[in-house]
Amino acid sequence: MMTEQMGAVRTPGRPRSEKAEKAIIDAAMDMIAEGTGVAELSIEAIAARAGVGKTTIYRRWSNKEELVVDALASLKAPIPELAGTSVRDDVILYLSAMQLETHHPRTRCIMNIALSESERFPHLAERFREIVVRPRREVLRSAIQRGVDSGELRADVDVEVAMAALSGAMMFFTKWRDDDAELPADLAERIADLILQGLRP
Amino acid sequence: MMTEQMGAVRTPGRPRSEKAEKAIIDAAMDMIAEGTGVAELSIEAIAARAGVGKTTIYRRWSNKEELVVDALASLKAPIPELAGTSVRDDVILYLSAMQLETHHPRTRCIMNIALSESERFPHLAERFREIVVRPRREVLRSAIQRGVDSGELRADVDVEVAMAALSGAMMFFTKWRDDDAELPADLAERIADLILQGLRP
DNA sequence: GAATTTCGATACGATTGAGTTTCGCAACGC
DNA sequence: GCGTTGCGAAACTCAATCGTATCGAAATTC
Repeated sequence: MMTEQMGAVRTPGRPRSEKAEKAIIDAAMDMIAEGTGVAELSIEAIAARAGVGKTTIYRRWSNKEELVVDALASLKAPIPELAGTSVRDDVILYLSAMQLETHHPRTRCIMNIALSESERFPHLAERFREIVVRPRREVLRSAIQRGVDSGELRADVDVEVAMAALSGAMMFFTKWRDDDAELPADLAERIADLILQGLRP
Repeated sequence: MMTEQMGAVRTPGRPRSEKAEKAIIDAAMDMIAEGTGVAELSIEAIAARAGVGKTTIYRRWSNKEELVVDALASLKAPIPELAGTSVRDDVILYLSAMQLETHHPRTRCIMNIALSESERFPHLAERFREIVVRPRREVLRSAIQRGVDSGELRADVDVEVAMAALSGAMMFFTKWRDDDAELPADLAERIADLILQGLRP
């Protein structure tokens, strides 16, 4: 979006600073990661934190939402590679990665935004789903599908519901708990075993 | 909190208007239900909408968070009574009620707040969990426990994880979908059947 | 009826942030 | 070197909202 077209005509004048752009996006992401909601996020604060002038921001984005959308696009959270040796191993790896991510402040807080502010900032939520949710979901879906194909799971398994149960259970524990108790160390295994139990032939 | 002590001395002067108090709380809840976040919620807007003066608000609550906490306390969402005839029936009834609630704007938006702004407004989230989450959770837990006791479910069922899988799966569908597709009409049944399958003896 | 308190309304100063403009300097093509 | 564009910094106007104060009217106790 902000990247220069390769074959474009070189415009005269000083080129835009890549560094400034990166600093702006980083500052915005950091503030979100610290718990600042999109609504409280002020351009002035972002500029101050990034060490740039407000002009430099307004020259690139016409409003806050566009900036945050671009910031989201810079999120390149690693997606776990699932080995495919067994459905159980894959699912456990997937759930563990999911659990780990909730400790990462950026991912966690941005997940909050996607969850809660999706009605107020629909573009933003859509972008987040596209970048973060969908690819992960595909990884999990294909792991389950492999199990169905290999006969490790029953052929009539309701894949969509199984995915929801697995991911939802982990989300429930990491985001919806009413106490601050430590999560059990083998949480991923327990979730996987409980749900997969019903899916085997 | 705001209610008069029964045996208290009658103070002289004009008594506080119950109607105004209700109007204020209603206005706040409505705005939240419309998608206004706690941060954007302004006392002035609440006063205007409730048709009261700002003084009337400040006389009762010293800040926004206290107001919203009290507003939450007024949430008396009905908790489904589970008949106890079978675990499957109970779980389906519970999940259906959960699904229904996400269509209710108040419940849905307040759930958003509890989910997302819990780090910024911890009191508020705690209150929400106390009023909404915990009672429901107990209802579901006892339904599952009944199943374990009656032998309908295995004795070694991991009740906490089972609850998370059931609630989490429904939450996943109602709040985390990446498309606007209609939810299947028999969603509650499908979730219940998939998960309970693994829990039977 | 007098004292007291709340009511809604309005005005007030202070603060915050948006978005624009101006400034002097830096970086680039020609 | 010259024109052009981007840079950070600062000043500016404009609007929203905060929390407080003040007003006359209304409601209630004594």
